[in-house]
Amino acid sequence: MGRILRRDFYDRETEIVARELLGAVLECRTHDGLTSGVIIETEAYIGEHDAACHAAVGRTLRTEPLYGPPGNAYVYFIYGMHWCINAVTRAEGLPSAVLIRALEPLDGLPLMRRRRPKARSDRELTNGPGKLCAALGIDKRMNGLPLQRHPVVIRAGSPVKDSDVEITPRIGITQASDWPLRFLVRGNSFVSR
DNA sequence: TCGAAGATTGTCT
DNA sequence: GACAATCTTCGAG
Repeated sequence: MGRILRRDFYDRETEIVARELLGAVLECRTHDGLTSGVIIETEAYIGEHDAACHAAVGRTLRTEPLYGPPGNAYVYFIYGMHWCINAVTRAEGLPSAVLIRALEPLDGLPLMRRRRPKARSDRELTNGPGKLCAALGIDKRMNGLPLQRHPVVIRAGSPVKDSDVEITPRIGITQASDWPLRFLVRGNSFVSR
């Protein structure tokens, strides 16, 4: 089992963190049990000048975690039914984060299948930001919590080679949608879309 | 107090 | 591929 990534891991350029989070393990422990998966797709959202970043509207109740210390979780509710989890990056005052878009399931598959009855294959368990939160049991309770202790932690995994990293524009957004800030593991079948 | 939009998903054609 | 579901958040009135 890999060691938990410390706060200074997140206190760097957001693109670097998004890149290096590939291959790391997201783990969630609730009263139902433990679930985890390897991070294979991320997106960087960088500061108030990034129109697609939630912080573009400034500091509000919702975006408050983005202004907190790096290494915390930012969990938000979208489209009236889905949760998405981000890892807050950079130093305090620079609101940026990395959205975790897809996982390759590792531990707790039976529990994930129970939480995602709509999934018709294990691939559909965690191949999207809303799906992986449902599979791991992540919701508002985890918003603003540090990622260095349970319920939610991120551990070091097997590093992904540069030649295996693919960079594309972010998807699912309408603002600044042409910036190449999406990072994914080439050839991994668990990526979203 | 009200209205509009949204970092998605699942279903139907 | 198109579109509905569903509700929180925020800014305007």
